Amino acid sequence: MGSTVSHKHTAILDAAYELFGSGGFYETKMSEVAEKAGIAKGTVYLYFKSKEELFLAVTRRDCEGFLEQLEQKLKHCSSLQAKLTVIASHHLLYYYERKQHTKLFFRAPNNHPELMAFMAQFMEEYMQAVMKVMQDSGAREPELLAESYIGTLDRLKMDIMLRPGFTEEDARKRADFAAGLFIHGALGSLKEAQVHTIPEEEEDKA
Amino acid sequence: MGSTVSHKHTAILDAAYELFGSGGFYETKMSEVAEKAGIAKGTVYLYFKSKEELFLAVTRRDCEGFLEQLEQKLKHCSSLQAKLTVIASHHLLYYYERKQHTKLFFRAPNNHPELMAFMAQFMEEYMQAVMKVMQDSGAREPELLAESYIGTLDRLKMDIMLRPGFTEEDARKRADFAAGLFIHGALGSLKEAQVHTIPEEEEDKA
Amino acid sequence: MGSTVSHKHTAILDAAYELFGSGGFYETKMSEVAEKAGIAKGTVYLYFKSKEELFLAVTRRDCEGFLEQLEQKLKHCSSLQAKLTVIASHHLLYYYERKQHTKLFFRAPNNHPELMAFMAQFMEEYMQAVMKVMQDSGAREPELLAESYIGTLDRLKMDIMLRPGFTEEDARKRADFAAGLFIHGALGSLKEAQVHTIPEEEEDKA
Amino acid sequence: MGSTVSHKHTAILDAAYELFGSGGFYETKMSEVAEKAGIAKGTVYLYFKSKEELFLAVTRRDCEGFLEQLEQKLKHCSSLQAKLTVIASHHLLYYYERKQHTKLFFRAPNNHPELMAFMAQFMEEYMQAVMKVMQDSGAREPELLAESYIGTLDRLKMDIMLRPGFTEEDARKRADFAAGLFIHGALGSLKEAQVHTIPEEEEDKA
DNA sequence: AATGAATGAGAGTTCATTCAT
DNA sequence: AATGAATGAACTCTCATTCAT
Repeated sequence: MGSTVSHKHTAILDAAYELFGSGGFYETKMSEVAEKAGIAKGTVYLYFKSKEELFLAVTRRDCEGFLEQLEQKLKHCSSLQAKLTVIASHHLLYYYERKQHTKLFFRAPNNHPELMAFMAQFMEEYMQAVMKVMQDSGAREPELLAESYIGTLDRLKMDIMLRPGFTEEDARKRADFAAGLFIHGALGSLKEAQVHTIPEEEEDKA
Repeated sequence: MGSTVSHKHTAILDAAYELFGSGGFYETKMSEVAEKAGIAKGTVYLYFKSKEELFLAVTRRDCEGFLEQLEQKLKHCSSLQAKLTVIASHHLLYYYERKQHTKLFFRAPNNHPELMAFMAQFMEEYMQAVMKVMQDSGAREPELLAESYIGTLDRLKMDIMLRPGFTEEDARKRADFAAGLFIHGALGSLKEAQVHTIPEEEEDKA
Repeated sequence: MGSTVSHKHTAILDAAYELFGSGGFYETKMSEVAEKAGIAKGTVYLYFKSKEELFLAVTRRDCEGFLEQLEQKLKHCSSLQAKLTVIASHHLLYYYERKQHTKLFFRAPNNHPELMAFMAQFMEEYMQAVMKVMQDSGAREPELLAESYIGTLDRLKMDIMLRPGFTEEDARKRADFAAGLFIHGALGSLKEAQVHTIPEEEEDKA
Repeated sequence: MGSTVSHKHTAILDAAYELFGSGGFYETKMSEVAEKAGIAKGTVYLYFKSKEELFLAVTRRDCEGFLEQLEQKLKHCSSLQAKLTVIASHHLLYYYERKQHTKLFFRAPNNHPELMAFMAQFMEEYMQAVMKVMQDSGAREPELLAESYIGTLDRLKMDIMLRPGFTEEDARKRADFAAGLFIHGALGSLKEAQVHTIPEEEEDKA
């Protein structure tokens, strides 16, 4: 019976995950969740008190492993380069693995305090983890660096959702790219001279 | 009379801007928009055909000057550093100037084709503008660089909305930071050795 | 000025006639009436107190001449045949002449007492006029005869509205047909035997 | 359960029948239908997709048996007189039996294609059935005859709805009257001479 | 535990009518 | 007299939630 409960619980979360993920909170109806989960409408309420609660549970489950897994992976590497690559890979591949489920990202309701608190806390913890990596390397502005890096990863992640033919290889390539860019800057892919000189004065440019 | 019409039109857009911006599309009621604009419910519909139309108009006005202004500013600088700083300042200050209006970013409906098309096109054009800057400097991966930079700026922008005491100076500082980080990488604020060596083996660390 | 007022008054009635006539009471908007009359929305209310009043006025004008003209025409004929033909022609041609204006017949609101009273009275008077013709000819059931005749004419009238190619000649033909049918019965167009006998050699059927 | 569903379905149809019938489509509110049916507003929409659908369903149920029953009854009689009496009785008694439900006739919306198509088809089929009776008797103008007869019956039917004390006997009497009038014409109740001669000693009138 | 019929508050929208100009 | 921007009551319909079975 416990397994039955658990099974339904999971089925609802899975269904909600897919629907909230692709349609957002407001576009998703509880009746659709029930239908996709293969149960009756009323049954959803035996497992989740309200639509908001369900959304929160879905979000929780989605974020749940994210930070622990990240911490685990970070333990095994020591150089900044390695750590940043681990963060980038984790961020991108985590969503790559869920891309069948989550085509569009969540659009959450604004008026559910518990949910907003959870999201804020999740972001805070993620930020702290990335900041710590920066701090360990002696960075002067660890917070801004962490924000910047997460921003870059979030944007690169978008392609996973928007481009149909996106492969795991593409995700890995982006992860490496992000880490490289972050450490070495655009200089890595540019000739140094071009950064500071004015194009008009250049003569070696094609 | 023209100014009267214009006045109401603007009042509605302003009210909607604030409410959609802070509450999102679904949390905002047309009656609230009317109330905040100081007019009757029905009047809103004299100026905007539907809630979706209003949302689109708000979004349009918000995006309107952004790209043209950016192009203008980019004309006046030639080095990559200067261009990236211009982009970052523009991105951050544009939202800084609007921060009274937009507390949270838009949460748009998923099912309004015209709106989605507009948003997609806006993003595309912004991307193209940033990509061109990268290409002009001979970058090998202009698209990924552009995405990364925009991602960084978007994330840094969040603080404008979330932190009450955020100042224009903070915005400028972040803009410079973003450009510097992007060009020189985290190396600019780190000791080179820390990037590639493994902490365990280090001994010069304090 | 009187002529100006009169002109607008008429223009509104004409516009309302056409719109109420083709779209019905509820499907017609006051703004449409104003637009078709070439005036502003508010102006309609200078001439007619409400939508119901306007509808009543339109109906009144439409019915107005009907009965007087009928009485006039009836004066000039004495035989029942002539009178019935006059009634039928009048009924059908009256609507034929207005067919450009009235594609569909009125769908009036049910809750306007004055309108309902007017309609009832009009019908009553029309009935009385037709009944009198029947009585004058010594009919035993003048009321039922009058009702029947008017019913026949109303139905035949429908074709005027529904058939695009309906001509005045068709209207006249139907008028003659109706009068003939009413007086002589279907016998006029049937072989007498067929009325009471069974078409195919029957004779024992009740 | 099937009977419960059926019960609500019927209750809604009954309520709508009465309200649409007496008030027309536009005067009737869905909330009134719900209230009269003894259920909640939302429940109506579990059984009927929209107000138009409900109206169509009411109309359909009202027309449903009409034609089949008529065909059945027509099979059992062979003379024109018998057939016409059957048609008239059917027409009048059908509405007599429903008179508790339908005080006034329907006023349908003009813009619901499915409804208009249904009504047109119903009328067409009824016309065909009556025309066939005329044709079988060798009538030269079966269509006009059919129209005329139906028009007569429709008008006589009105009394059922308008007169409170109308009895089934009255309906039967009118049915016989209509059939008789249709076959024999007004001659049946008039002295032949009165048809063509002037009641009061006239002879010179055309 | 599971159902799904029933609920009803609340949303977007329309449009007859008013009234300041 | 004429305007048309503004109003707001009133409508249809949705959907999260409940509860008798």
